[in-house]
Amino acid sequence: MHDIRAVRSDPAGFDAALARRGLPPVSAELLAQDTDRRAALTALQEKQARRNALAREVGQGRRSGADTTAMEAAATVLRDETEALENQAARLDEAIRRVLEGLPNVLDPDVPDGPDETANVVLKQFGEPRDLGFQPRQHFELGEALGMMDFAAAAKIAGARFVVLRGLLARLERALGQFMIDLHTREHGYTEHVVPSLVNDATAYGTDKLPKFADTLFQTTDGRWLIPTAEVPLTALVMGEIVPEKELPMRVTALTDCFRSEAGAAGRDTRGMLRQHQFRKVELVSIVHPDRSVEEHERMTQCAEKVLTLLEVPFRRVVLSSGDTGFGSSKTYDLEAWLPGQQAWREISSCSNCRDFQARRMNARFRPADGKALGYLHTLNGSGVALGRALIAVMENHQQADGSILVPGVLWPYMGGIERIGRD
RNA sequence: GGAGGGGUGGCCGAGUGGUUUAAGGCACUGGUCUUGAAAACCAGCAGGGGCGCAAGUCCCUCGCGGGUUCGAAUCCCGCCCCCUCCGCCA
Repeated sequence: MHDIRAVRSDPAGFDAALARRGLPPVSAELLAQDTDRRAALTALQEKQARRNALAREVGQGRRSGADTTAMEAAATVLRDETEALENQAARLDEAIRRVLEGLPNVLDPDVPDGPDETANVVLKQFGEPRDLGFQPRQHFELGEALGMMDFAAAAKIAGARFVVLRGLLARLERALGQFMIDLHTREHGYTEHVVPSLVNDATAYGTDKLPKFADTLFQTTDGRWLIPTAEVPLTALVMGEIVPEKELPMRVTALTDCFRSEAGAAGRDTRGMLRQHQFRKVELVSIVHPDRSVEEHERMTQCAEKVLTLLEVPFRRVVLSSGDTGFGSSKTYDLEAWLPGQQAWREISSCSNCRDFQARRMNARFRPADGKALGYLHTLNGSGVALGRALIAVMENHQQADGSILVPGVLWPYMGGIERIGRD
């Protein structure tokens, strides 16, 4: 959500920022409405002041026994006029808000311009895809051959885009989650949380999922929303709060189920468990002082990278182009893991700096230590990382010629010492 | 789900139609005093917005939204949340 004052102080710059997102200019129209709104407000407040004064006089008059009939009649007229101006101001306010809340975040200067994901820029590669010495198989081939990954059962129970994991693959997914949570809490300073998987409108709005992306979410019959990521409840922890500066940065994490309707992804990644309606994910959220979000973005991304490094999965860091950067983000790094079965780099983590975009929507502020005016917090979120996709990456990168999978050493403690997943 | 009670500033708490511009206290900040500290005393201390170069001034907000009234923290209606008891339940 943008501040109308940002439009007022630099209309050309505001429109230029929109142009990077491929959007038409809006500042002229917004400023006209803003001028009208403020004129209405000024007129309204003048009438309110007179109404208040008159009401006070009536009160004094009544107590002293004077006849207040004429004053009361005047006050009634004033009240009706006030009401009309109130409606006018509210209408204009609403119109401006509707436009502003539909506009995406301003992009960081570092973000490369381009129409879509083809313009993303690979910044760094970690590890090399290994020559396995045989024809690598895709995760679902491996999983189904092991009898531990069952899409037919999931389809029967729930429908397409779900999976049933069984036995050691189920345990491997659980191990991945435990490992990641432990890593981020013990070594990266994040505090573990258990949070609601259903959230209300205000929470979904504050994290910029509503009103624009309602069709990508599942809604419950009582009007709540299933979270598409723990970013939503974790970030909303500061909704409406004024956080003392000394409590910053706040670093919070949670392992949750995530639910996505995947509307608009029909036909994409239909095989396997790459794109599901439900998956689990360890999410990292940082709430920081506005001066600190750029460095926190780097730090958070490194926390996610550490996971893949320890899992011995080759990956690369990509900065998303202007056309691929999400609505609420000013800059996003994706981590793409190498999938030998697909012979492709696929997104496994996404770390975004939302700056004050979400904080404005949810009115999340901090109180500066020096006693100066309140400011909006900066919020960042990143996957640290998605369990389903991590499972895929581990399976495909550590597969053996006989279809078994070697468990990365870092997971052995979480697997009860099991080092290899095979049919036997 | 049913019955009852409640929601006032960072916290406690007064306030059932008009000097309440929300009393008082605690906490916090600054000052006086003191060798220093404590105590005492003095002062400050919510958020948002309009107008204004500024000083300042006015408006809105007592969980949220409507309504009654010249005037609402206070009365009425709806909703949300918390507490107690009952019912159901992992």
